[in-house]
Amino acid sequence: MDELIKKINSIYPLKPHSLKLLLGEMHKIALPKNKVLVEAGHIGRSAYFIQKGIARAYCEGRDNQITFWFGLEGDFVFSYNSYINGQPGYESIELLENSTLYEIKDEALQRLFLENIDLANWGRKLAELELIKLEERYISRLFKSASECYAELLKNSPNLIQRIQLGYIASYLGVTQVTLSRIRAEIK
Amino acid sequence: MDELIKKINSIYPLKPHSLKLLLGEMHKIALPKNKVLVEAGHIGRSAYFIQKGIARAYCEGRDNQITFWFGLEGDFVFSYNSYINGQPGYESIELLENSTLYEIKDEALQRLFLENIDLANWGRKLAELELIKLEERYISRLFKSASECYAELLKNSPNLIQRIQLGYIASYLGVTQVTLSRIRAEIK
DNA sequence: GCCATTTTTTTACAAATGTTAAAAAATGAG
DNA sequence: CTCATTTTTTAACATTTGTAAAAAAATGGC
Repeated sequence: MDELIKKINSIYPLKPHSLKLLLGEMHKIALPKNKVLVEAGHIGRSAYFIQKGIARAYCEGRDNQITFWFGLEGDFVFSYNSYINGQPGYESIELLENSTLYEIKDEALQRLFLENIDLANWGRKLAELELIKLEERYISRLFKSASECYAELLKNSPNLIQRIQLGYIASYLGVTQVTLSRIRAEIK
Repeated sequence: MDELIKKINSIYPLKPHSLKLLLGEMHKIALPKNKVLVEAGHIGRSAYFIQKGIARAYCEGRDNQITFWFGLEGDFVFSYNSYINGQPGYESIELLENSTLYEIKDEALQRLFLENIDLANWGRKLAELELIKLEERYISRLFKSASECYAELLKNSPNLIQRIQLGYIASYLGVTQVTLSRIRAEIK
């Protein structure tokens, strides 16, 4: 609970009353490895906060899956397309470990945004911060080779590489698993 | 002015009073080709709406520039990093044509967000929609070859390719200009 | 601990992209 | 229109990455 509150306030500091409103809608749940939180083609009706565990978001290609996001402890999870447009998303999100999450129904969240200006600005800040993170990742990929991206990942999120199988990481980096193996062989 | 109002309301429909507050802070300006709206390393103090013209956002590499965004008529322009964190951004934004813009001071925008819940939700929606657009672009790049991305650009924004020099488009697609030339030669 | 299954690495060859340099085409100022 | 400059295309070769298949290593259930 403490981690959740700290995270919420780090996005945008909330007045105690607003924080209470938000926390009142968040419920702790435990879900097993491989559980699909959001399924492509369906509307995601909840957002989540990861207290313990890992999630990955991916899209189905013709003959492959492409992972484009990992969520770790302290991250929020939502199907952007569902969350934002209320439409079926193109991505699926699944848990890669047995996990503990806080869930909030999308409906409740949207209602809070319309009722409380403090929370509306919190929601704005949340989207803005996600936007920056994604933009940095996007630009980073334009500048750097797969090899440099891997080195960076190894430096910034070493536990991510230990906890997630390399096939997923390869597609996250935009290369095949064979190429990632070659990169790893070079570094050693 | 009409385009601006239409665009604003398409993001999130505002009450007349809120719309008036927002428009009251936006001022029409004409700026020449090559004008730098935002300079890397500086804090961007304004956001813009493009009524007529083109802008591009880019980062400086060691020995090259990488363009990662184009703005056309109807787009909003801001240095995310400045806009969101109030810190110097890593990107520059410049005009590629003589342009007509509406400018709003960042300071005014932030004040409106804190005062008016309608506008706070508008700002939230704006960030969310930008987030989705970027995510779609990000995923698209993971799935598609440079050749497919170019074909898509040609289909969705043909005037963009006519108005912008190919070197910028090549870096936007994440390839060298030589590769883009090869792609274009194949398609013909 | 053992075996079946999954994941990762390695290999050989094919395809795509980068690099450098030069030629061709387009643009813009006078 | 002409000339200098910029932009785009083409060429030859080097490097990187992909593909397919097999080997090696790791994992998980019993």
